[in-house]
Order: sequence, then C-alpha cells, then structure tokens
Amino acid sequence: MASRDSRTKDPLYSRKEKSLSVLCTNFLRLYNRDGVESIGLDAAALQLGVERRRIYDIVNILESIGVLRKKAKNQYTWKGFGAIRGALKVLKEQGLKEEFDTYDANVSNWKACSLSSDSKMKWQEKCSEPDKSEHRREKSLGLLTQNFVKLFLCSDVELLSLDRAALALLGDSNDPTAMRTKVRRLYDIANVFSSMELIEKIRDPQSGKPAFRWIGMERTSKYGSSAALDVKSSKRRVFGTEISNTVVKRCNVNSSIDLNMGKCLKDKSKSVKDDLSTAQHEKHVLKEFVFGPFTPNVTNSEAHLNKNHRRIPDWENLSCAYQPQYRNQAISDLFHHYASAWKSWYVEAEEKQQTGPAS
DNA sequence: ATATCCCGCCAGGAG
DNA sequence: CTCCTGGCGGGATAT
Repeated sequence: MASRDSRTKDPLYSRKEKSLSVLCTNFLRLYNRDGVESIGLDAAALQLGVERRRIYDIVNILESIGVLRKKAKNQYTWKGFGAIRGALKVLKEQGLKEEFDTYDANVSNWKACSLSSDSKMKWQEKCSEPDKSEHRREKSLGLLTQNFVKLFLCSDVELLSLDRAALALLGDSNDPTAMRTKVRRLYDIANVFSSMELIEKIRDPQSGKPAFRWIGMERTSKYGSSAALDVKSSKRRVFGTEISNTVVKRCNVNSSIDLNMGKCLKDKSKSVKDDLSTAQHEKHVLKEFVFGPFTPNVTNSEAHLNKNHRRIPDWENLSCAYQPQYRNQAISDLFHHYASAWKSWYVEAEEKQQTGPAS
C-alpha cells in the first residue's frame, strides 16, 4: 500500500532504481567478494533493501547459471562467476541434445521437428518421475532462463528479440496471455543478464525493434569469466570507484544507499565501535559520491514493511518513526543507512546463532 | 502508442 | 498450521 502509493505520489520515485537490473548489480557486488560463502535470503533482502520476493527472482536466475547453489531452505552457496563457464558448457550440451540447434530465427520457429517443439521443454524426462510438481518446474524462471541461454548457445542466431524467444520457448501455444506472461519473464531474465553483461540490448537492423545479443564469456566483462576470478582476489575495493562505474550504467540517478550499506557490512565482525568509525569514514564518502542535495528518496520505500519481515519489526519501526525528524534529505537517508546496517548485523548475528558453526 | 517490467497477491510446498 | 517459494499478470513507467 505505502509502496504503491509512493509510486504514484512520490515525485522522487524512480522505477529504474528499483529495477531487477540494479538489484542484481547490487546483489552481485555485495556477494562477489572475499569471505562470502553462504547467502541468507533474509539478510540479502534486508541488506539490499528489497522485499524478499525480489530476491527469489535474482537467486533463481543466478542459480540456473551456476553462480549460486541452493544449500538449504533460505540458504544459498556462492559459487561465483567462475562457475558460469562450466554451467554454460553443460547447458549447451543439453541444448544440443534437445535439438535447440534446430531453432530457426528466420521462421522464428523450430525446423526439422522430429520432436514436437513442446518436448524440447521437457528437459530430460527420461525417468519415471512423479511429475506432480513437474508442471511447476516446467514454468519456473530458472528453467526458462536456461532455455533462453540454450537458444543463444545452440542455434546460430546472433540477435534475438524477446518476442521470438518467447515464441520459441512457448510450446506452440497461440495463447496471447501465455505469450505476454512469457515475455514478462524474459524481460526479467534479460535484465539480470544485462547487468551481468552476458547479453546486450541492441536495435535489430531489420525489424528496427529491440533485441538481444549474446556476449557471454567474451572478456572485458566487468564480472566476466577470466576477469571475474580476479575480482575476488583483488582486495576490497576503494569506496566510490565502483559506484560511479557500474551503477550509473543504466541508472541516471545515483545508486541507493542500500548498496553502500552493503559495503559497510564488510567489517561487521569487528566491534561496534569499529563499525561506527567505519561509518564515520563512509559518511564522507557517501557525501562525495552518492549523496547530493537532491538525492532521491529511495529509502522510504526501502524501509517499507513487508509481511515477511515480521521477525524484526522493531528496527523497521524505529527507522520509520525517526525519519520524519530530519528535514534534510541527506541526513535522513544517512540515518536510514545506519539503521538498516544495524538491522543487517542484528539479523546476521541472529542467523549465525541459530545456524551454528559452518558445516 | 509501444516497450518495459515493478509489485505484491496468493496458491502450492516444506517443515 | 506457519513460513518459505515463486508463478502470474495488473497496471504504472519509460521511450
């Protein structure tokens, strides 16, 4: 409700800042660093300042590419960008086996259909699975992601529009509703892939319509394969440099404080006093790189209550209750920043407690 | 107008 | 039952 309203009323609301693309970038930056092993969905949602639901989107897509691996309920393991190459290799093999190479871009359909195009979707239905929930898996974001990738890897198409991809991955169905839904999902996938620079959006010379080109492991990618491995070894980066580089790419306005909060988390194992001094330092940095006098108010929505956050309502109420005290936007945001960071630490500590030592 | 795609409802599943 | 997952598509934004 509050969020819905703010979208309509708040003149500072910016859809771009909420995009999956930006979220993915932040997510990646938050976890692609030394010492990251396990990822808790709650912590992720909290640290990134988004509702849990969005984390599922990111995580499902990343997992289908090998970057993450589900370890347990609410818990993922970070595999890193280095795992992408292998995952793609497997996907390509699977795709060829499933005749994804028979996709014909010109006809935007499958040629040489020895198998019904529909059966292509049924990735490895060899066994006698009690396909009860198979229906769900069939329509999952993860599978769609993999099939989308296979389309690029196996067929010889260089440019693919989401409409065509949807058509190809849709089992012959002419249902316009299914089509619309499929395209919606593909936009989601395309956004995270774009932020990872696995694909690139460009204008199709022929149709003049937007389409995507596969970039994959072609190097120069910020995270990309070879470079990705280096990123991990490179010590923690200097504040600021990364923000201006990546986030601004698709976001004209500056990044959200949520991202900075993530950076602030790195030394959470130290004492609170140390954290405070870190925060002090960051205050200057934020002022320089992120917060200007016209910093968009991304925090009010960031802190909006989510029913899934009920376990730590106190902190949210706290931050909400105090925000109005500050007239100055920057200060207000800063407060939110600290409040949220504190919440994250609190949550992680609690998690660590109940999860026990690493297994 | 068309292309995008955020947002959160709510059904299904796990514990 | 409670809480975790994540399909799905209404309708607001971006171009």
